[in-house]
Amino acid sequence: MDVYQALASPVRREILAMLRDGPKSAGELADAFDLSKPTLSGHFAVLREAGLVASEREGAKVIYHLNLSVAEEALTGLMDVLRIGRPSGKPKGETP
Amino acid sequence: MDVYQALASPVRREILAMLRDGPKSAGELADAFDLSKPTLSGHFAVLREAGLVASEREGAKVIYHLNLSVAEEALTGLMDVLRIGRPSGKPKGETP
DNA sequence: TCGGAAGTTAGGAAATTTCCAAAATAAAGC
DNA sequence: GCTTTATTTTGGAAATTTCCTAACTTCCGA
Repeated sequence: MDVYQALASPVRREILAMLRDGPKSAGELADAFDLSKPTLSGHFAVLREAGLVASEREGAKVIYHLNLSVAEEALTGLMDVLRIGRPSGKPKGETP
Repeated sequence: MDVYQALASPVRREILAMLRDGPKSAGELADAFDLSKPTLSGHFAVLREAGLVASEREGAKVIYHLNLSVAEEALTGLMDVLRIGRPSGKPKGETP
């Protein structure tokens, strides 16, 4: 699943929004939704495949955290498509 | 179809990219893809429903053009989710 | 070592998306 | 009016997405 597809689901965008404030465990994230844990686990997998989040095992828990650089790249790609301003950050091989 | 879902398809993103350079007719756009015209017409409908493009009849042709303000709003929404910089433009009820 | 807590995997149903060919609509020109 | 050009609508097949329950794995503490 590519990054734009990953961003298309409201549930996954909400997960990302929750991770803005710092890493959270799978269960902590899952509790915020009215969906089963396997369903959420699936959404985590999509975000991980897209590179938008990374996970680490910490004891019995699995901690997810945002991967800002990939997220920023996706946004930059969309901005290029629409030719509107870039997010603050390094430009990428373009003559300004 | 919502705006993020509309942006999830590579075909539709390419259509938007083509429209950056100015309005184009349905046929002109369709010719750029290796897909049938009805398929492209479907993609146009999705983009129109999402508000990302608008269309006007001009004689026998239908001209599509980008709706930058809606596109910008979508981008801003994603930036809020990820808490990274905004595209240049008016802020939206936020204390800077 | 056994039991519980935290997550993921497996299997499958329902809904949505993506695409096409055929038919229908719209406008222009003869 | 009839034909041609431009585009959309219809109907349907194949693929993908979203969600669930049940079963499994992993880790920790008693």
